[in-house]
Amino acid sequence: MFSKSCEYAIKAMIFVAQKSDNETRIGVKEIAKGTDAPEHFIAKIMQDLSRRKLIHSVKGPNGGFYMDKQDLMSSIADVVRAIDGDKIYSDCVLGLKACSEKNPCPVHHEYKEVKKNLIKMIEKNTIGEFKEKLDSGKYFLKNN
Amino acid sequence: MFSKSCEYAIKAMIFVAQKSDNETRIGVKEIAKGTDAPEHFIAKIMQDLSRRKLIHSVKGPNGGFYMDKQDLMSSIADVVRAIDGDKIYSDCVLGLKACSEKNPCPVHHEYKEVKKNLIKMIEKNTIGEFKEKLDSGKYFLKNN
DNA sequence: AATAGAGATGTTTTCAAAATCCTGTGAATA
DNA sequence: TATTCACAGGATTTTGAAAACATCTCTATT
Repeated sequence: MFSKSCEYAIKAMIFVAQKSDNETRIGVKEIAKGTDAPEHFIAKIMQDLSRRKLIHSVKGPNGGFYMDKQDLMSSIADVVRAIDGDKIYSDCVLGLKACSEKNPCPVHHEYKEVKKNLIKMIEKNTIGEFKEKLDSGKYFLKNN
Repeated sequence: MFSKSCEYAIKAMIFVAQKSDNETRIGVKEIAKGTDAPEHFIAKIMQDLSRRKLIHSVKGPNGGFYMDKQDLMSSIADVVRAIDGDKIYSDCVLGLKACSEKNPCPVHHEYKEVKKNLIKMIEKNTIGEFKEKLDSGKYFLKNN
């Protein structure tokens, strides 16, 4: 569905949202631990997210990543687009390059409905909302 | 979404369904051409499908693959399970191994609905139905 | 100005999926 | 019964994403 990078990106966004409440910055090491991601790998992803303006970063001592009110309003879809591009929106389930509305593969129209659902779900939910879910204690990000 | 192998498998099933009308057997080469797949690779996939009883095969001269009435009733889901296992049914969108109904990740419940849709779609449609779509001339399998 | 913490960036290594290769086995036909 | 056609299936190579590594740059603090 999403690439590994993208999975990490989503997890990291939610993690930072949850931890960076009072202007606190979160370092790469902590993010890596909190999301069960390899440190160097997540570092790269954080840089991507920062470059794409989905998250703020501060260099130097006491630096790290944090999210402001605006950042919290990013949707999962924003993160997916930043990392995976719009593959999700355009790709054919059977991997056919020529598949389109005008030249549909046999499953095209069936899949369109599924895709519509998927997109609605990732567009609708904001990172801030997921942060609140985590805060409630009923949801988890850890791998074990 | 699906693995490359699985994409080929679905295409191959639909292709053979369409071509093997009158007890005609379809050879690996023809399947490879018809689905834009590497010959040796699709050969292996066909063997998997045959072993899983989703398709019939005949060795020797004038041999090849074909589908009977029963085979035409296989769903896309049957093919997916044969090749990719039940990853689609069980995997977490965020790749969390521990994610479950009791220990949900923040997007678990949202995604569940999308997944339900996807599964309904691949369970509902049979290979035979896709064959008919192709026969109508309004749908295509080719890559260009 | 020096230092040290922390992100940014580029390169290399690792590993699993994908693709290829090669040999084996069964069936049909002459 | 010998030969050839075509699937079966193991072994091997290739490829590309993921992970690890090393280096550079920036900024706060003293």
